[in-house]
Amino acid sequence: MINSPKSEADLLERCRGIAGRTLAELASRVGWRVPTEPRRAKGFTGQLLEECLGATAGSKSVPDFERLGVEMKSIPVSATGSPLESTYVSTTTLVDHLGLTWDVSRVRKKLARVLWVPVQSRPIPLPQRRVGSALLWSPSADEEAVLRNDWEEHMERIRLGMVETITGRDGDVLQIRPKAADSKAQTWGIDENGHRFRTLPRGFYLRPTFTSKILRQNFRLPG
Amino acid sequence: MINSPKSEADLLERCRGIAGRTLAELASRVGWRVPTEPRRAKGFTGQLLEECLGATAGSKSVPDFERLGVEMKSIPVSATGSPLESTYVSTTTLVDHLGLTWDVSRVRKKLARVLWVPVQSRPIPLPQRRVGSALLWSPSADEEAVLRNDWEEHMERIRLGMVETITGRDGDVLQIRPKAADSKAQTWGIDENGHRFRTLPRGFYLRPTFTSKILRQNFRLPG
DNA sequence: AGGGATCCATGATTGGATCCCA
DNA sequence: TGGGATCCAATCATGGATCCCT
Repeated sequence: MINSPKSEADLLERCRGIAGRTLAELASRVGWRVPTEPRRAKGFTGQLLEECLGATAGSKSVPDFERLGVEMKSIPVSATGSPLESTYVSTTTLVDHLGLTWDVSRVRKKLARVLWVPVQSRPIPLPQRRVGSALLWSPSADEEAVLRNDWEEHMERIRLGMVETITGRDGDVLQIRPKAADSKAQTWGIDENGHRFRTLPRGFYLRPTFTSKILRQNFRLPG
Repeated sequence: MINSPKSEADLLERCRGIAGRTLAELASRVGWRVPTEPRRAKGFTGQLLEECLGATAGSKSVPDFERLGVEMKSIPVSATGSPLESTYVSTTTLVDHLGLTWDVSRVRKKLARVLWVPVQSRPIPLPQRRVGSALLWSPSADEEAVLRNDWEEHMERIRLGMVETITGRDGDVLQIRPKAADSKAQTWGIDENGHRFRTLPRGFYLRPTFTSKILRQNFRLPG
């Protein structure tokens, strides 16, 4: 385990140290093996980057770089730098939303300060994928406004007991989608009559169009 | 043949007279039959609307409403009002571009004043498609800037003899695509050495993202 | 050929399902 | 269960091909 970065400048310096490297090279540095089956490799890239950069959180509900208040997000990109997948933000609270506002929400906290690390993805085989240039980002006023609007609309529907009516098509930039081992997983929700019932766990995700804008506005990529 | 409108107000009044009507109803008014095979019906809607509104141009290179300087464009929309197809603007000049600038271009002239008439499209059968609310539009400064930029980039490539390298992917809002009976049709172009050669006729088209913005900014539709 | 456009196969997108680790 | 995410079948978007009329 590598020690954690002392400052944002330290963190960015470490990012420059992994930029351009393949995942095989990075795994070798920390003595990890690279999974061979793609389906079994979900999450591997993010966890490898955390290890390489000295992230602290593990599966705790605190920022990856706790001292710095920085969340790290690896982001799979195409050959031209476009995000290929949505970005998971956090699980969605389906019960106990009393007093839960945007200002104190986990989504806002997680996105307050993010280290975006682009990594090549399909069709390049996992070991040969290269890490790109990292970006430290906080949402602009406009970006936070649209995030907040989506979050509030989603949470309003959940408060009304309508969580089951929410699909991945809802939300301009912030989606709610299943976040579970499979479609039979169950957690507790609140129905229209205020009664507890079993439902599929959900998570908040950022659409690729949103993360694409973040990357492009900061790197001036083509397209 | 109906007489031509005397003013923009007259034209818009006639549009209100066809809004909400089906193509079967309008065809009946002017004594036309409605084609049954969709592949054989390309252009039918536009020509029917011209007839109903008293357009004058036929296949001449002048505005549909010549006296008013107004071009009519029917635009096929989905159930939610989104354009389903790109919009043809004009054929592309592949030879004799001396002195051809944006200011005197056919694209600029055609788009200077446009009557957009949304009409329902797939999956509704042709006779049952309904005409929507028409919109008289001129490009904003921003819209003209992006149109001009696309047009100039396309024409520069054509001047360099590179017309064959242009694909439908080029241009932010204004595309160049084939405009011909089939892929074997031929017209004259100029190659990299300034020599005439046979090539596929092309046309300028507006992307659905562009026309969608026009419709939405004026009707405040959902989505 | 120019004006009126849409067709539709195929590539791009994506939302529901799924997978690993602690 | 929460954090790290990607997989991939089904849907959407679109660009090259095509069709009618004068």
